[in-house]
Amino acid sequence: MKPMVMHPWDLCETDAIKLQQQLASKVIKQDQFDNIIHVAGVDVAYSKHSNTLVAAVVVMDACSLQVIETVVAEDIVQFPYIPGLFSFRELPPIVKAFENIKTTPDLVVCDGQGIAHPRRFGLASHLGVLFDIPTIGCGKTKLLGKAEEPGVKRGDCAPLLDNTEMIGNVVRTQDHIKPIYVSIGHRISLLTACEWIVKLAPQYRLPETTRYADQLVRKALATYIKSEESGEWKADY
DNA sequence: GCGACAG
DNA sequence: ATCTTGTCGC
Repeated sequence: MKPMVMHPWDLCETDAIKLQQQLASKVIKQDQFDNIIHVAGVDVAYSKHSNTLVAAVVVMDACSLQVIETVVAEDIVQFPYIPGLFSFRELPPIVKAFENIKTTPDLVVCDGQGIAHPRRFGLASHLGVLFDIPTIGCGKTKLLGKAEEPGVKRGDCAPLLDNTEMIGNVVRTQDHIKPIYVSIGHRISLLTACEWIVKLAPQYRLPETTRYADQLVRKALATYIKSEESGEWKADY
């Protein structure tokens, strides 16, 4: 699939912030989709030795959760890690991977915040707007906001507040396990986003830190191998 | 001023 | 992220 919106990535910090402010107005915070048949998980791993980022996208059937397709892409690191500008570091390889997807997902779970962000434009929202696809922001720690501790049962949640504005939910995906920070990415409501996360989480026996997308990516990387000749990632089967 | 700060 | 100390909260 191809991005609906294109913009340069080699921006200075100031321009990157300006771009976020412009694109943030495009984020749709309500459910805008038909049947969700295919769900995708996406995450990025950092290769210290080669100074590259490896992105993996796993597309699966939303009902059976059977993996339908996995795509992996690698890119040289070209943006430092700056809180609030995370997407400029991790999206390039993710976009590259999405361009090679054959099965367009109806919903994408991202390892990173959505609108729970200083300018309401975290990685999940950024990805959602670029491809105009429903996305959910999903982080193991918060970037912004305050919240009470949610109940100890799976599905319990507490509002994440930036002053008086609700920007997400702290969601318990497993009994007594550390909760995760869920926020709107694009074209989905917070309520629906949390329902999907709670529904999907148990299927992957999330680790205590609960990185949903990360689980999917580890699965993807396990079946992929980097070709010595082409330098591209290919399925190991 | 000091601390906090997705991965 | 990754590494690592200490055991705790404003």
